[in-house]
Amino acid sequence: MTLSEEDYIKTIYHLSGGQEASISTNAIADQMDTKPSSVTDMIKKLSEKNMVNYRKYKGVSLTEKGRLTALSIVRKHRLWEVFLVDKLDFAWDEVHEVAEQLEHIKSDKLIDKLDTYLGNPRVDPHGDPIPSKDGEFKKSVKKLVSELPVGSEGVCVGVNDSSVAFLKFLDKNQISLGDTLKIVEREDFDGSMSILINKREMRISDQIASNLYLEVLEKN
Amino acid sequence: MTLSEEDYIKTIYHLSGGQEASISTNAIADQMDTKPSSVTDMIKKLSEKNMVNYRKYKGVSLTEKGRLTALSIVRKHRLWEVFLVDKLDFAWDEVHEVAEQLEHIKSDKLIDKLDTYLGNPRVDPHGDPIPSKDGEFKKSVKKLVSELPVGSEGVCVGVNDSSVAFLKFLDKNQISLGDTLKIVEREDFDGSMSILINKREMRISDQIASNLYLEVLEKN
DNA sequence: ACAAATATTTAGTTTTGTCTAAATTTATTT
DNA sequence: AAATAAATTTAGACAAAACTAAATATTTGT
Ligand SMILES: [Mn+2]
Ligand SMILES: [Mn+2]
Ligand SMILES: [Mn+2]
Ligand SMILES: [Mn+2]
Repeated sequence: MTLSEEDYIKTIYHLSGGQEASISTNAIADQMDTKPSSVTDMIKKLSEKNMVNYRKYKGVSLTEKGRLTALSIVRKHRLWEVFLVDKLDFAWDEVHEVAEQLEHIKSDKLIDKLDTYLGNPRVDPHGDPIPSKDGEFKKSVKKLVSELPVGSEGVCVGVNDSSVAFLKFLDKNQISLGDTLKIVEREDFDGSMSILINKREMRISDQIASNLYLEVLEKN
Repeated sequence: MTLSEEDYIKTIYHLSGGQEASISTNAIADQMDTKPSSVTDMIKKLSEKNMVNYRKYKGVSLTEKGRLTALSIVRKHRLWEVFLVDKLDFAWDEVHEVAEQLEHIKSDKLIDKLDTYLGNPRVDPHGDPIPSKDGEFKKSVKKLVSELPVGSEGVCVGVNDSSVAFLKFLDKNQISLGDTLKIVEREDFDGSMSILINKREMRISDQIASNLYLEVLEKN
């Protein structure tokens, strides 16, 4: 697989959203900032290689082979993102570009060793799941902290209330997007809860909990 | 710079051996496993970009711009090699291929952070010097341990006597190629010396010292 | 000094991945 | 059910990086 082929496969995977959806030529072209005619050319090549199912004018979908290829690239991308944030101290929102390059490095041994070195992480710095070597992974969903049961663990990925007051509160309490949050206990009376944020324990009100989004793995 | 241009620049740099030498088309073609005609094509392009000085039939040499470009690639290559050995636990002789890929990743921030993370190493796992960000570095030389003054530090890179007996001795005493060795003290009487091998102290005879090669940085 | 050998460049193709413009198919309106 | 609009494919071209075969320059041996 060439670098360019890998990028197409990955784009088709992401546009499919986990489903076996049929993706249009124009959707791929838009996403990749290229022309529809270039997409058609590449699709034909990928079809030859049995990476996609293609019917003229009807769009493409990944074959099982294509899906596994996509997952291996996603796995590499997300492991490198973990490396950049955990080991090299990059901020969570500046790792994507570099990971786009690193994901194309070819060496199974490298990825195995990187995975081990990082402690076999299940999610990347954005809370997205990291597929296993054989292409298995749990989907992740974005939910308000207030909607999740005790014991849930995930990554802070957004806010509902983007008022200055709320953002200042988060800042003062050292809660940043990209932080890992675990729900330790909830008080039924007022909905307040005790949480672990980056391994530090603190207590938050229901009002906070219902304005903070967490990316968590779905349980099977 | 494309990946291919970078590989040519790097090859010309290595063939020049630090000198301002004129490198022949065929030498580059041999080294890169390509055809002389392909080399000529690429040389013309690099000459357009002021990376090399080129006179038809007379060979090429790097310009200052080309030399700095080469050094930045060499820096990346060697830093990644340190990462692979020190952090990911690769053996010193299995890192080159992967580093050949990693050296082309484009991100100044990445290399700065990697350098810091690795503790600003001066040499790679093969004892070769790592150029600084602005292209400065000490040359390294390969010498027998017995030829070096007390205080010298370097990487074990080869043996003079490759008899089974000597290799077995090294193995039994846990001395491997790639290990870091420092000369602590020498006994004038018999030439025996006390050394630090991977931070472990031991004593070796002159016979051992005169059969083990060390790669050390030249002092300025 | 000159012929033979070797090195290097030129000319013409090929493959990959992209593009524009034109043709064709599919979807949407009236 | 046309007519029109939008999406998609085809045809032809181009740039990058490689190749083969042929032409030209340089070096070497006598
Ligand atoms: Mn990313
Ligand atoms: Mn991510
Ligand atoms: Mn190397
Ligand atoms: Mn090296």
